[in-house]
Amino acid sequence: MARRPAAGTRERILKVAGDLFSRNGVRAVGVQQVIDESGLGKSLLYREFPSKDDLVVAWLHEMRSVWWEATGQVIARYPGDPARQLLGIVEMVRDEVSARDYFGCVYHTTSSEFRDPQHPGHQESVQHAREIRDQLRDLARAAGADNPDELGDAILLIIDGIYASGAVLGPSGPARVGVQLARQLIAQHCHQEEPYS
Amino acid sequence: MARRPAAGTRERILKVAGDLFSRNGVRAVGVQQVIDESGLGKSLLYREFPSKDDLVVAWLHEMRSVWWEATGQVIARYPGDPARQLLGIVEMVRDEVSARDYFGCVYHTTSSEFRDPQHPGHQESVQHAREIRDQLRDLARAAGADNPDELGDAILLIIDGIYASGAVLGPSGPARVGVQLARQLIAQHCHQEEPYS
DNA sequence: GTCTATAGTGCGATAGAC
DNA sequence: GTCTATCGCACTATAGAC
Repeated sequence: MARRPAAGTRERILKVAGDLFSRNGVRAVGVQQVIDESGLGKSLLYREFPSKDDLVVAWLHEMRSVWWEATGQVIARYPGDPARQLLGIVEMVRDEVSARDYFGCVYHTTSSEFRDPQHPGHQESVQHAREIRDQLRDLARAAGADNPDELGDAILLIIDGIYASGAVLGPSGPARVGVQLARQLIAQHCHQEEPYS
Repeated sequence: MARRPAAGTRERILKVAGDLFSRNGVRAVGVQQVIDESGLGKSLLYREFPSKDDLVVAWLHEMRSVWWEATGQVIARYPGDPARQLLGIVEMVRDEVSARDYFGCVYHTTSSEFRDPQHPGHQESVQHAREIRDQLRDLARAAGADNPDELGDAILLIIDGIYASGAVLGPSGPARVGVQLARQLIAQHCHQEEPYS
């Protein structure tokens, strides 16, 4: 009888590759390294992911769903309060950047590593950014902001700033003022007398 | 007697390499490509820059002096008005990101391409970021801000956001709200009744 | 395992200033 | 012609994709 494919092979590869990509950047990681650390054979990896690009795209796609999962939890924490949800997302980003295993926003770094707009890794990154932009604008609208597009974009600007600054100077750099900035902005745009503390 | 060394060789190499690095990222550019596009020989390049890392560091160093040059000009445009100088720097960044040849902040992208804190390209990037942070905090202090460190950091957060967001979604993305955000913040921290228009 | 690419080395050929 | 800066190419070693 033939041996059955082990379950979870794909997930295992993706986890190992994702950790390496996140930590070191995509171009700095060789396929051989993924093979070594996953303890699997080369043929198995190439059966699951025909090329390194496929591996990159699968990883980015997974990170994208992690974003929606995480922001979904934040949103659920403040039901019916989109202004607070908006702030909660910024707090979540601050916490990400403060974590020991933060090495830079995956979408910023990957789109900068692959600048060709046709590259699937680049497209995936831009698509993710567009979706987040819409998400924040929608929340700002739901929060009754005077100008929801302005507020949503300002929040995304702050988020991008926290990610970028945090990658270079760490969480105690300029990234630390992001949440306070967002709080003020939200209060101002949504006419809240007492901003969340 | 003998042939004279051609003048400006080093500058020529640096210009070609810098353009390629800026546009495509460092890891995506091979030394051979620099040689081809500069029209020089390999031996000459390796005489001026013993390794690719040396080339990268020289380029980053040059970009660093470009920052001080450019911000110096902005500051000179508003003598005795540090609050306006601060805003002018943000406007300058917005203009950089809006230029056709903007491909991402050199310090964000290079430090993410070389994450090893010991790597000279990484160190150069972090050093540059620290210096800018001090520069902005100093300006905020000179502008009489209530809390100059907070204001300086907030401005740097916005700058980093403009750079990062601009690289992914272009100047018409969230980057476009950066200047307005900075204007409000400066006015608020410096008790200006009428912010600069 | 195979094929390609890349960093870096070394040397003979050539081009140009005197 | 002499002398040298520089080119162009061949070469090694290593790493990477597949």
